[in-house]
Amino acid sequence: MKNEIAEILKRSQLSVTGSRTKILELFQEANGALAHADIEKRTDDSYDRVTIYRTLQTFVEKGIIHTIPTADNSVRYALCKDECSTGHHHDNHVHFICDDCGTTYCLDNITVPEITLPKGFTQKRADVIVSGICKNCE
Amino acid sequence: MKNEIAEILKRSQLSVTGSRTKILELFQEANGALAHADIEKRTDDSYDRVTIYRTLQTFVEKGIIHTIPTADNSVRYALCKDECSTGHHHDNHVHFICDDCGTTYCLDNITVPEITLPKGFTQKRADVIVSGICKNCE
DNA sequence: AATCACATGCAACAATGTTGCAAATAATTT
DNA sequence: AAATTATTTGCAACATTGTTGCATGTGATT
Ligand SMILES: [Mn+2]
Ligand SMILES: [Mn+2]
Ligand SMILES: [Zn+2]
Ligand SMILES: [Zn+2]
Repeated sequence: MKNEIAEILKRSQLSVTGSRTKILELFQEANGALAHADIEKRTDDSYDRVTIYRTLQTFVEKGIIHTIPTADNSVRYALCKDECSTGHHHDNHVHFICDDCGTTYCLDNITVPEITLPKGFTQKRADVIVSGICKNCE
Repeated sequence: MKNEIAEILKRSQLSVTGSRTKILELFQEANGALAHADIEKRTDDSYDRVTIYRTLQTFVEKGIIHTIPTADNSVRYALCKDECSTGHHHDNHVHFICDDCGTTYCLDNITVPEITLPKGFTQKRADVIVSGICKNCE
């Protein structure tokens, strides 16, 4: 919904612009995570590379999307489901990356387990990335 | 030990060369993981950028080092402790990255927990990356 | 010592990401 | 509704990171 997207942007004190609306739309209709390159393709080069970089950065800062580390170190992004806000992310769910089709899933129902760290170490964030074959590729 | 390093290389059916020996040495004396840039610095530009890339690739393939995904998506490498071999890694331990000093630790004693995946998903690999403050920076 | 297989360095390129700045657009005020 | 202000965008230029082909050099094998 167009209005819903505008709401999200306003809530984060961002002005409602064409590129931001379009990119948020893409995330909402995507079933998995998106990389910078995916967005470039799906926007048909309507927006400058730099604008996409800056939009993604802004969205991460504002808690609208979160980054997903990957084994091959390519940056991916997905919508935050919980109530994330500026500087405070709460996306403590497991991520799954399919070795076959490359789709990155947010397994929102599977929370990352507690890890007991050695003495002297303090945890701030924890990421769990599982890779293998997804339900569509088996 | 120089001889030990030569042994590792021969066991992996790699010829013993200057760059490989030096880079393996660096990993052995490093307490944490190393990025490509770290190696470039510590070799004082004695070897070509490309050689370092190819050496790291080869070491990963042969099961001498393993990659570590990071939240900021910069590639890091660390020595494999277990008996990893060509195409078969068994480094199922947790990794810790210090937000302050940037050191990446292999927490060899902490194994990654079992994750129960949704129906249809098959696990091949799992990475756990914890970040926060390390024992030296607290 | 000669041969062979492999590793290296160089050059050239591709991909990815960053920065400064002027022009364009959105939000706010009058 | 028009003017003002604040923010966003596109462009150019640059930096960093990673890849490939090929000639040369070095290590391993005979
Ligand atoms: Mn997610
Ligand atoms: Mn490790
Ligand atoms: Zn798949
Ligand atoms: Zn530290």
